[in-house]
Amino acid sequence: MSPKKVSLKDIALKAGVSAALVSYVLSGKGRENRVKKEKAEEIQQIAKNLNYQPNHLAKSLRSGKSHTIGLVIADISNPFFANIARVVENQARHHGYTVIYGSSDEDAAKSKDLIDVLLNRRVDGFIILSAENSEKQLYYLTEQNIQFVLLDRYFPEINTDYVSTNNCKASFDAGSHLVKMGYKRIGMIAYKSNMFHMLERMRGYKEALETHHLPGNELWLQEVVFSNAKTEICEAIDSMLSGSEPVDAIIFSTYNLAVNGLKYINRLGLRVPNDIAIVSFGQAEVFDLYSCPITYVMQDMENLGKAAVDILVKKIENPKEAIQQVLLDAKLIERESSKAKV
Amino acid sequence: MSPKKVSLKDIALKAGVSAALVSYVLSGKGRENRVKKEKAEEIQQIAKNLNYQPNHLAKSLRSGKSHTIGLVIADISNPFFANIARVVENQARHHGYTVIYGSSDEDAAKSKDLIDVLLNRRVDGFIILSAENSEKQLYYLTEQNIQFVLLDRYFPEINTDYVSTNNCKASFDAGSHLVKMGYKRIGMIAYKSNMFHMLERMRGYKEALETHHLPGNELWLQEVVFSNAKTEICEAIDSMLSGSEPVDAIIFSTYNLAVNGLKYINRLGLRVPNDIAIVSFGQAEVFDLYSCPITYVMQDMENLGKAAVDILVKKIENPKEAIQQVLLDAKLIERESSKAKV
DNA sequence: CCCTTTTGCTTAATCGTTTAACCAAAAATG
DNA sequence: CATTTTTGGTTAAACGATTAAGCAAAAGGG
Repeated sequence: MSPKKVSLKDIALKAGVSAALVSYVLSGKGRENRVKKEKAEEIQQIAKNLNYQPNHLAKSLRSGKSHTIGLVIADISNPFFANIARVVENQARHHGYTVIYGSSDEDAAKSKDLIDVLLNRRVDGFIILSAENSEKQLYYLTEQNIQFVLLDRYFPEINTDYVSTNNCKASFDAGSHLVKMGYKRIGMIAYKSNMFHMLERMRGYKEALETHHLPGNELWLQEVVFSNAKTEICEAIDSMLSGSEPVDAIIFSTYNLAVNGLKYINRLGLRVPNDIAIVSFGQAEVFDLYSCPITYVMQDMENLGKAAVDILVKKIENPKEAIQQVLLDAKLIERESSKAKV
Repeated sequence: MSPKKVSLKDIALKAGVSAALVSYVLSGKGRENRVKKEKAEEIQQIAKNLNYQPNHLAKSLRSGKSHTIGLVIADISNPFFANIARVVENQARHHGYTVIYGSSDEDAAKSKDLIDVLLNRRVDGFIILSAENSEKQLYYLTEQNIQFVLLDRYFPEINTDYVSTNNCKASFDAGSHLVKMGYKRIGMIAYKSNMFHMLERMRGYKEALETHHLPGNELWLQEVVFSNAKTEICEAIDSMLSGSEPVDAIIFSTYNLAVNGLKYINRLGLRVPNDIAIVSFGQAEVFDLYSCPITYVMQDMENLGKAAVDILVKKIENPKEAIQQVLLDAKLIERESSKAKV
């Protein structure tokens, strides 16, 4: 039914030459293979007329390189990740690579399946935004000598390429900013997780308090379970506000926590920043909807994505390339939600 | 360097049989090809031991089917589209298909490039969220006998498969709802576009006014240019509020318009819904951040994505399948921002 | 016992490219 | 003029899987 794609052979037939010659010409190797100029031009003309499109599958099969990158994303419905996906796809295209993606939905098992599928498709390498407890898959990839670059989330104990935000510093900056603005009882809501980026955010927060000689309080650092976040956030906020030392500022350590946390704060009728100051990790635009513009940690998505692709492509093209571990600084965008305490 | 993937031949060698036999066994065609049971089991065992992974490229080249879907998305950084992408990828995987995506960034030229790249990769078909003025590409695909399904946005003059929201009805419902709630001067902000989904949203709005015998006003329907939306939205809102008949309600016809519009409304110090009621197309969760929960048109992303994949896969597997044009109803989620006028 | 059928496999072509190796004819060299 | 070099190509194998066709040996039938 379909009109049969034109192949090298079709062009060869029409030009009265062998398929090999056509291949040489069209891959720009006419010169070094001593193809006559006129013949080369004729072949190129025919190729154009027939609208020849090389079959990438055949190319890949022959060359062992698919020029395809597998992108494993923890949760593409999270706008931060969606943006990363956009940047990655764009940058990959610049390098002549195509991206196959899949969402692991923060589930290690799903992530493994996904990686297997993509491996069968012979992707040349992976960019992985790891789900929790997915280290094993990385060891597997390493064993198999398959290139990958971790993006955003990484495991310090695995010595591999990664590109991430300096989360500790970002968190430290967020905390310090609040201190500078006069807040003294600063809390943080994080996910209960052993993922390094999350631990780093907590560490930065604690260090900020210590550095500025602020006494801590156990209740101020709340960890909620991902799968049950919506309800646990409310409880977390409740307990931060209870007791003799209620917080006067909260740092949300992810976009989702912020969205749900702010919803609850709305419901409680608290005013930001008068009743409580807010700083959040996450995505910018959305926070503009809040009655009071939210101070947030802006990650450099553009460069995170680009760096990951660049490193991966380099590694694919030369597997002996040295390991690169890149930490980009985030930028704190200061706005109304954390303005100087009165 | 890499440890050379195991192929059928490797298994054949180890089992002392021909590659063909291994192929028969592993593709479950042992029975009908009269392979001895013991031999079959032995081969399967060896395959497992060697951790054999079939080379999808070779399979595809041979069969002419890549089991890959090209997903062309107008703008993946828009959370609505990102979610669609998630659903599509998931559903495709269920059918044994993989998704290659690319963002066209609402640019017809980029979209064409993207389609070409994906065609070279021999995708079996496309799911396309069209950019404006990209009809030509669709004609091209039709000519080439390549299957595609339009998702979310479609062109009524092109007779092809599509899955979309009944935008006219959704818009009509939004308008009617505002009327019922006592609003009389209802405006809409839309993109200046000849995309059908946008025209439909405007049509639904107008019909709602007519049906309820409300006099219209030219100033109430504002169209802004996509590339210059941020500033034009402000002007649009200004002119809706100016004059002798300022609007008392606004329908935003997309997520982006709403985000930017609400920002401006905040800046103007207007209270929702007392000064102005709001209904928006777009994504749910985000609107919860607004001081007053926003009434919104909820599109059935899950079923939109699933239906598109199902139709496409069916078409790929049987190109003679009849054309399917699916319009799903949206649901109006009524909340504070449009509560009964006092 | 000879012929047919069944069993259990192998051979070889194919998908579309790439590329090393080869070859005949023309041109250059001594 | 005989030999070498250059020119302008062609052939064939390979990538890894599929599958129609073939083929020898064993089993069954009359």
